Amino acid sequence: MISKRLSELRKKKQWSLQYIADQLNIAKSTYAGYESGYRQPSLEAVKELAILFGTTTDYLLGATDEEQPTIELTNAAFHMTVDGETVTEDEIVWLIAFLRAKRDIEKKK
Amino acid sequence: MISKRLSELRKKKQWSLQYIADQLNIAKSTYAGYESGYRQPSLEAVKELAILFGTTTDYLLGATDEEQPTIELTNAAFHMTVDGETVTEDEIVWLIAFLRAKRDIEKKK
DNA sequence: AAAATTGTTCGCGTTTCGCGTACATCCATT
DNA sequence: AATGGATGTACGCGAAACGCGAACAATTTT
Repeated sequence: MISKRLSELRKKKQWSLQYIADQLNIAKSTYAGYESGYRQPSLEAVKELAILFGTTTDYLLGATDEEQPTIELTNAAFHMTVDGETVTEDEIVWLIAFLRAKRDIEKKK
Repeated sequence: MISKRLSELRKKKQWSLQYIADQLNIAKSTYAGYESGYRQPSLEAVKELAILFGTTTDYLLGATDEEQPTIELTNAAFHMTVDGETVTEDEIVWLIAFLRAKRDIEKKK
C-alpha cells in the first residue's frame, strides 16, 4: 500500500529517488526499497515522508483514500502557509476574489 | 512518541494490555513493548491501532501534535475547493503568484 | 558518443521484531 | 491474612527485516 502511494506521489512531483533520499538522509537504495515494497520505512520515515509530500500518514498507510480532506477555502478554518509565511484571513479573501474573477474570465472565452 | 500516545489512550479507555493484544492478534509482551518504547509496531499494526482507538495514524505517530495541520500551499498535494469547485493545480500556481505579487506590493508601502 | 543522472536489484552485516517465559504487583474473594 | 487470577514489566532467543554500498540497466543531458 505505502509503496504504491509513495511511487504515485513522487511521480506526480517529478522528484528523483536521490532527491527524496537526500531529504530524509537515507540511501537511495533504501528509499527505492520503500517504493518497490522490498522494505518498509520506519515510523519516523513515514512521518517525514508525509511532511515532504504534503500529505498525511493516514494516506501513506492507506488508512484513508484521501490525500487530504477536501477543504472549502471560503470556510477556511485551517492553517496555511506560502513561502513559509502564514496566509492571513485577509489574504484568503483576496485569493478567493482573484480566483472567482479569473474563473469568470475563463468562462467567457 | 507513539509509545506515549498508546499508553495515554489505553489508560483513558481503561483497557488491559491483554485486551489490545487479543484484538491485534499479537502477544501481550509484544504490545507491552510498544508502550514501553522497547519495540516499534509495524506499519500495519499502527493502522490497526488507530482504528481500534478511534483515532488517526497521524495522531499516534505524532505527526499532528499541533491542533491544526499547517499546509504549505507551494507544496500542496491536497484537495481544496472554492464555491464547491475543485481548485486545480494550475489555479494554485496562479494563486501563489498572485499572493507573492500582492505581498511584494504591501512591503513597499 | 560520452558522461551524467536515474532507477533496480542483491548480498552482507546489523538491528530489531515477536514470542515465550519468568516474575512482581494489584485486587477480589474467602 | 491467604489464595488465586488477572495485570504489568523485563529479558533471552531465533527469525525477520532493516539500511547500506555496489553493480548494473535505462534514461537523459551534454
